[in-house]
Amino acid sequence: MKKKTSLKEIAAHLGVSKTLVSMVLNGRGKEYRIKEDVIKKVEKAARELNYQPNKMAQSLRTGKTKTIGLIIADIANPFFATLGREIENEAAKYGYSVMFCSSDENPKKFKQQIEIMQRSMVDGFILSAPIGSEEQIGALNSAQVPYVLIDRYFPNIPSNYIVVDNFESAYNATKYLIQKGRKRIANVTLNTKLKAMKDRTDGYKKSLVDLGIGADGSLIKEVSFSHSNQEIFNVIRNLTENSKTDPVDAILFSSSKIALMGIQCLLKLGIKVPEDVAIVTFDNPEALQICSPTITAIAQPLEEMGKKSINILLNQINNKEGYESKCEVELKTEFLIRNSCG
Amino acid sequence: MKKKTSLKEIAAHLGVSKTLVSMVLNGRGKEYRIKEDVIKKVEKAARELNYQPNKMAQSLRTGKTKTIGLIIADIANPFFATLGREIENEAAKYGYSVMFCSSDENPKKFKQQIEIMQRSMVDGFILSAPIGSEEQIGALNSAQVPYVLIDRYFPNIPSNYIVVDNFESAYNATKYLIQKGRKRIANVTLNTKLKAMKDRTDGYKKSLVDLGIGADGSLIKEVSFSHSNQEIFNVIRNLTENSKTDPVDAILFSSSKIALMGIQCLLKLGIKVPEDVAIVTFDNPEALQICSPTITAIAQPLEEMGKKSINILLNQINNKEGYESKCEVELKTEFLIRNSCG
DNA sequence: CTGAAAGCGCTTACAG
DNA sequence: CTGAAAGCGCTTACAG
Repeated sequence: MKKKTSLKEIAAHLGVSKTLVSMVLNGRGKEYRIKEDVIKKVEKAARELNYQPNKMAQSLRTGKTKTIGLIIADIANPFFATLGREIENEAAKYGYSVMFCSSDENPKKFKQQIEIMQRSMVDGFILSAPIGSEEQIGALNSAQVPYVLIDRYFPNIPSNYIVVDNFESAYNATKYLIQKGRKRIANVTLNTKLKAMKDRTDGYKKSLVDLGIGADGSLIKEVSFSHSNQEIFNVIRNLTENSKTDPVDAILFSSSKIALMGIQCLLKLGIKVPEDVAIVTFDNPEALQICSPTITAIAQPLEEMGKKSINILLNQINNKEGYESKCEVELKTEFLIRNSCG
Repeated sequence: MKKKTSLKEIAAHLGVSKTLVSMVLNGRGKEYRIKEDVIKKVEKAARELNYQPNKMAQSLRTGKTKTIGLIIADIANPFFATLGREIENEAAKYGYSVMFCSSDENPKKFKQQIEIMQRSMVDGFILSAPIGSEEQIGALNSAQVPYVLIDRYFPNIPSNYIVVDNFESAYNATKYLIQKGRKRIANVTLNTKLKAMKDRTDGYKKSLVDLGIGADGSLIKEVSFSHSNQEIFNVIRNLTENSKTDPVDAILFSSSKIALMGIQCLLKLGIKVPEDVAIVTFDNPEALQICSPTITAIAQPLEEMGKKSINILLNQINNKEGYESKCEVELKTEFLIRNSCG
């Protein structure tokens, strides 16, 4: 790579000091009452030499990198990819760039990624923190590193966070299924202690109880995070084979990644949606609109989540809020009724 | 944010020089024949003080950031998201982090993003370059910045690039449709001069001619990059309404984003796949496997593309290859036969 | 075997 | 109105 032109070079070129050049190129020429023609001269030279300030040097000096670190479970997952895009857009508005890492819900990897990004001196983090990373998040607190949690949080650790009303959303979705006349409603979820997932299942259970149907533990199925097609297939078959004697007539999926695989399984098994089984899922990837039938979904407000997370983070970075007061944001989801529930 | 411990601090703490600490923490203690017990002592202190080297300072000194810049059209697009994940994984193996930007195929935005990343001193780029960015890519050449193009390239600009055999893939897909007995085969593509897209349409045309059906320009439909649902709907309706007199019995989509919307339109219009219209599309998002019928697809080798791009880029960065010899890689796609062609 | 010093490219008090 | 100097936190010749 060729060397880039530096402040020193353009100063030498013009016969003025680096100080002066730095001041005018930072737009503070007026403030320092540099002569108008000198300002012009410097700006012209910078343009001609295609001067690009070296951010490493700036950061080292100022302590700010204008970079934020985004760690999510998997950037290939449409939920996180779309959220990532919203975060990128909002960050760009304020001149921030974003580095990303996929932690695969692995707390060891997550910890390493935080450390790498800290060495890179990111100004703050947006984190989708996996189970097992509690200690790491606590460490961020003690070090007073600006961060905001997204999609999930730890009730025991004071944090800025942005989540959706998982309990309510699941509650209402289940209620909707019941009102559609469904009685044997299953919940397929991840075998994780993530509060978000637990809340969804709790909302589902509460709804069944409140509406007089009663929760049946055998209808709650957990699959592992790195679920295989086979694992999901077994779960779906199990639920629907039972159904010969005791029909499962609806499934609430707690994650669209599982739902997408589940729908494939239903197809393979020749089970009809919504005639045999009604379906509702969390998340709203595009795929849900092209199945037949289209799938009713609980959509998260990704744009709002992206914007809010950046705004809260930048407030922290710029220290407008103290480190004591935490922003705890719970957003509403949108229930998109399509054709999978009759 | 609290201040982190620096080399100086741990040197002072131990009563040795920064030089020494730097050497042992870079694992070069032996090389400099530092006494074993001193090495131990330094390492212990670093651990206890949770020392994290400041990358800004390292980079400023060494001129390397161990960061690469990834600019693609849109990280929310599953094709790029999955590719991004592969790139992230491969980069991590070599200790590189990745910054990403979505250019939306906008050359102005693309240029700005390159400049921002250059200021951040990324060691190199992986770029999905939009039409109109030729000059920018040329500038990278003259500045001898390491980069590799991905998904598309400019025939007139010598570059490292990784693409797939778009012409062949479209040729064979079209041939497949013809062999399935289809005669009126449409191609829905993007209205862009991107070589990748042109090649796909050219392969489609050549196939029709070679197999004696002949290409019919009126069956090639272009939609804008920022296509609306309405625009695609009109295109699909147009193709299928014509079909009453002169039936379109197959569609080759040049991009899965369009295909996904197109499939929704076919559904709305009550057109049966594959009875009325057979479908093949480029790209292979998960969604294609959950429609009924499942959609036959031309899958790109994303993992290989990710790995190769990093490997070529790192070779450039480490100067193993001169800047003169370019790596021009064309990978094969995989034709995944599913149920959308009868 | 270890340390003092220079320098990467900036910004920012401080001085005049 | 402008400049000389210090310093951000490292690494790396150089010296002994």
